[in-house]
Amino acid sequence: MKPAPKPRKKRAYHHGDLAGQLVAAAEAIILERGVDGFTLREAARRAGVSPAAPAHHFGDARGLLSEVALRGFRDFGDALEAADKRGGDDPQKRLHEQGAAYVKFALANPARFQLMFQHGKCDMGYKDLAAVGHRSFLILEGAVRAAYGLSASDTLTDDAHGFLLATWSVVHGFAHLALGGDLDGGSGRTGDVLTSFLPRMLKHLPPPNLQR
Amino acid sequence: MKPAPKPRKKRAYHHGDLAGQLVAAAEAIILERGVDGFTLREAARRAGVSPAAPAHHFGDARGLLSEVALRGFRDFGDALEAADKRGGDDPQKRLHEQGAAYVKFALANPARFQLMFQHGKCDMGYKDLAAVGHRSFLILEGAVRAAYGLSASDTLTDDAHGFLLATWSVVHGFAHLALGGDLDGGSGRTGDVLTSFLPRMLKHLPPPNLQR
DNA sequence: CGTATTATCTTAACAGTGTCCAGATAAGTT
DNA sequence: AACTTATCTGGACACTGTTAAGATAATACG
Repeated sequence: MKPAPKPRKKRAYHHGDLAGQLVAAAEAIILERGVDGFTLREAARRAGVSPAAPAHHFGDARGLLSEVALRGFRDFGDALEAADKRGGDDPQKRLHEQGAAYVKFALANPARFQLMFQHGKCDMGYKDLAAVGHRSFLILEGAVRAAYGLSASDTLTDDAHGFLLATWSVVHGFAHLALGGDLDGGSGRTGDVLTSFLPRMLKHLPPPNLQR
Repeated sequence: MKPAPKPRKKRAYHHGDLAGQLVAAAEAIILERGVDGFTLREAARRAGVSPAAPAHHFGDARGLLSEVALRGFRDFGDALEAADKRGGDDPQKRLHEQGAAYVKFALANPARFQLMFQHGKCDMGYKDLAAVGHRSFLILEGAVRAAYGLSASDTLTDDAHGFLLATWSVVHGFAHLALGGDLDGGSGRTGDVLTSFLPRMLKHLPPPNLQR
């Protein structure tokens, strides 16, 4: 998009690294005040610039949030990939590790996670946001393929696809409910979500129907 | 709070039924522009009153949205209850019907569903919003108890609790992902979410571990 | 019936927001 | 040194939620 005559260092103009500091400020704000509590002016304020300055780097308020989401998806994908490797060559273990990592990421990065999966706040057309988001999905799909003995080029069977959907849904739903605080209030139970509820739930991950 | 000398008809003052029309307007707005696109002034505009008028009925913008969420949870609970009854005395069928109804409600009422489960937009202390929301959970819990042969007074076993969490998570996660449009883009597949993906996913509802 | 009270709504205002515009400034390029 | 481009400021506009003070209409009460 930008002409960018030569790909030199993109920083150290007037401010130093405004883009970077704006992203950091935005992440801090959504963590403190929630995704809805974010304002572009506050981010500019924290970076020590005028309200119009961010426009030159991210164009829009949605642009800045999209950048935050993009970085979030990068870390998210990395976490899933690490968990997948941790599972070795046991497909069930790979899925289990990924599921745990999925939820743990959400609880460790509540604001970013909500931003990433709360559509309307960020623009999926921003840079390669869609692609980076898709990457996370592919990691999960890889483990499902392994569970069903399918190669990367095989088309998913309907059953494998249903299993993929269910597995994704259960970890995503659990993460979403945990972040909303719906889990504690739901049953009369008390207990830490991560150490108590999560392993208990993971025992009920949907099983693949391998008999066919 | 209000003295309310006699519980007569509460409507037909100046406007007729402002409270009702404001709720209707709010529901229309979040449907058209998303939950974040809602503004109190726009709701007032559609109801034909000044921006300050809603304050007397709902106090706050969050108050109006809370009322919308409240009504949403009522309908949601009704839908789950009807599905539960449709399952007869077969616990598995009750769960299956509830799961389908859960997702169908979300897809049929996208804006309301997002509002209901997107915390921060509405105040859980509003009227009996928390209680009405809790009711939906209890309906699901009832079917789980039946699946495990537990009476209403029995405490849930850890396994039953895990199963409850997983079942709730999978339908909730599926609904959330479907609303975000993440499902179609996810795999390379095309197909209607409701008629194709949903039944396929429901075959992989987590199974209760009844051997014990 | 007439008056007082209460509920309802309006007008006006304030602080805060996103975004655009015309400039100013500094860095890089030629 | 002159020019171009990237970066940022200051000011402005339309919009937002919320509040305060006042107007109006429905009800309650004598």
